[in-house]
Amino acid sequence: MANTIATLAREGGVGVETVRYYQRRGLLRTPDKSGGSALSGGVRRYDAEDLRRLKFIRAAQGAGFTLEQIGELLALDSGEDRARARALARERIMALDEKIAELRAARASLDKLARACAASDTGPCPIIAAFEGA
Amino acid sequence: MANTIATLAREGGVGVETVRYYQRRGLLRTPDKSGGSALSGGVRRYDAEDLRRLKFIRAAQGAGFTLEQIGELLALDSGEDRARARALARERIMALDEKIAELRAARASLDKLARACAASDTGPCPIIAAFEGA
DNA sequence: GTAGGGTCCGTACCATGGTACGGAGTCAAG
DNA sequence: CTTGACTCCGTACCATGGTACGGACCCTAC
Repeated sequence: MANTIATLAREGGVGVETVRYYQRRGLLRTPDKSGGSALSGGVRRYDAEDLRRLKFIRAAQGAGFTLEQIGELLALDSGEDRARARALARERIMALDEKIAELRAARASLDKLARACAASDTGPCPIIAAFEGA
Repeated sequence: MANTIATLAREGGVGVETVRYYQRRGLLRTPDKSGGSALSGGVRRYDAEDLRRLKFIRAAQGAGFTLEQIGELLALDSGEDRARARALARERIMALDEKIAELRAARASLDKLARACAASDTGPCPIIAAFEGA
């Protein structure tokens, strides 16, 4: 019984190769092979805990953590170090704020240019011109 | 006279290797070599127009365009196709809006978790727990 | 005329997060 | 007991935007 890698991947919403990639990155364990005759091994089986970890990875990715940071979060998992978890979260929030501000600024200037470009059909295109003078 | 690649790079705020990379990408021209004796060529020299284009690239990058999109913008440069420039700008604005919304959502949920984690020191860490259940 | 620094060019490598390939082994159903 | 699907594993490759290396060449100043 228990799931093979394809089942785990499907239930986690990723491809088989992605699961294997996470294993190489140390984010998921590589369970022992079951079946087979001692020498030639069988197939690796995965359980609910593996799926839980896989979903954890996807959820944390959704919050913008890198795989490396997720590795640290996983190490914290079932751990007591709430202060460290909070620090990682705060760190991530600040990085997000920075990135959001950056994108908003880019959006605003681009929007201004697009409006100017749409408003007049004479002279050089303001969008191009803006980059020229920068 | 005229600048060598190192001068161009410095004035454009990038490294020499980056200029060469942009040339390989077709974003900057590779001027003919001057000096040298016909067979063995000399050194490439860059002018104000090259610097202008380099600065254009950096400015457009700041607005979040990829190098491929910048290539298209450069092709539009000195061109008449304002409609295309506007389309590219609008496209970019929509992509920025999407990304901003995504990051804001991540930020909000992470902030909520961090507050919950800070508010109580008992039970499992809410940050970890949230990813668990996702 | 020679020492040094800069340039040229191909090529390889970096991080990030995967995706693809191919051959051998294994497993389950018919 | 064979066939077809799946697994295992190493390795190579993808995009993106560069960065680094090394030998040969060139150019300038002393």
